Amino acid sequence: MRVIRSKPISEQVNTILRERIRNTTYAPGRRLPSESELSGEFGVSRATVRTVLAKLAVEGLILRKQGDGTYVNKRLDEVNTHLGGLWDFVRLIESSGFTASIEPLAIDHVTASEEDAQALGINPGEDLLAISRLFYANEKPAILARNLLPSAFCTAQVETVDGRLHIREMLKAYCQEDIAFAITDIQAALPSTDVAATLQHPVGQPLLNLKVSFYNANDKPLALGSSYFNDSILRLRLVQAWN
Amino acid sequence: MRVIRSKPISEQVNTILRERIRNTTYAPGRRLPSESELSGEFGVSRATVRTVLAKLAVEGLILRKQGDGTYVNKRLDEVNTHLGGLWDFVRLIESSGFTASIEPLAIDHVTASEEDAQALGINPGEDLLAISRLFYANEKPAILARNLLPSAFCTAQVETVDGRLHIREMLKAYCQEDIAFAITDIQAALPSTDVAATLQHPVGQPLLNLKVSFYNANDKPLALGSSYFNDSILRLRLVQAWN
DNA sequence: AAGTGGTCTAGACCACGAC
DNA sequence: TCGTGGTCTAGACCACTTA
Repeated sequence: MRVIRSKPISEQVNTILRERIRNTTYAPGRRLPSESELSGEFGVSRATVRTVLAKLAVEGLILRKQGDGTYVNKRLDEVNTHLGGLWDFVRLIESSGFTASIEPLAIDHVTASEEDAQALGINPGEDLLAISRLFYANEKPAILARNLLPSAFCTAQVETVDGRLHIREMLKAYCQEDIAFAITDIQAALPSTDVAATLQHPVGQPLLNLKVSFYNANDKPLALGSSYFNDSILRLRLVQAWN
Repeated sequence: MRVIRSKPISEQVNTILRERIRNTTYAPGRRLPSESELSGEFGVSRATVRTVLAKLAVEGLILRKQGDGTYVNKRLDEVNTHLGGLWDFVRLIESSGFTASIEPLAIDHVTASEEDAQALGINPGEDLLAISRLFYANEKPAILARNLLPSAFCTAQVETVDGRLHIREMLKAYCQEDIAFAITDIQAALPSTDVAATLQHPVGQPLLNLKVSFYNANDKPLALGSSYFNDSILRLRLVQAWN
């Protein structure tokens, strides 16, 4: 028998407040209850409420005004993500008002190029798992993503890989690794004919290309990613807040 | 006579720790003193130390490991920015290892287009201040930036505008406005001949284009920005951390 | 077992904005 | 003046890693 540890209080409060903002219990532009009121309602200390509100604030969900109060950001509908959500393509597509679906294209074994090996801290020629997938927004191809991870990290067989999983979940499930941070290179690129065809995008029109490296808490590279955004369908609009 | 208010303790601690990481007092990969040791050294509570460390952690400067310790990220040299620093082009250029300089190109009055007016919440035809500048990395043109702000917001004369100021400082100094959050649209674009010429970039090669709207805490649009990155010189490489 | 970071509390005082 | 959020403290206990 296993006791289900209750999640941290702050996480529960976080979830509740997010939900209230999402479902307009706290409507855009409205003022939230004060910190004292919230701490009273949830029966937690004010400090706990504050750590939660701080998180919502950096994501731009709420705006805090000293001496006045806390307000829901009116412009959330204009945005699809904040930086923390950059790699959750499904949520990004849905936040843009579309229905998201994932088509796993291929899960292959490839040998590491000089460049990949360098980035992953392994030797050239080592075996990599290459996971390609296409994300649709309302049935239209929106994002083409390819992840590379060293097969040596995986403890599970390729056949069992669920091509719809988020890369974070894959690394967790198949490699027992947690992503601690990521470094992203954002570029403009003219698509190859392959990429253009897959995204149903004119060859001469540039695309947004995100190249990312994922690392664990020991600075060990876990995986690489390269994604192309069809920005005739999907814009990358992110919100950022200060203080 | 004016009393100089001492800055918040946490800000001072923040500055000190950043400096120690920057000058490798805490070298990449090294373990930092524990929270208790730091709180002892600075004579502050552990909670205060923790709020500072949390900020450094979200920027990816340090990695925290429960039950173990806090470590300096080894890969800081690969990065030029994190999300909070996205619009400080000077720092971005310097973090990339170049010497930065700013050339103010023009400060004009223009009339708001339908689109600009919409974005700024004003009427089409109203007067805007258009500030164009070119950021150099080692004498090479790297970023072309143009900001638009309604003249009506400004209390100072155009002639007195310092074209080298950060947009945040401009809004503060000339409009008494603070930026609370920003919404950014990241796109790939083929440069116009003008833009290409200014950045000494081939016309057929795509550029990264960042379109940003700045807002105050009342959701009022303060200014617009549009920047083109010459990514043959300057890459946009950002770090992002979770937890 | 010892030491680390993670969570949480109950309180204090300050800075600021609205009334 | 009052209520808000901003800063800070001193302490408790938990979860986790390492030895």
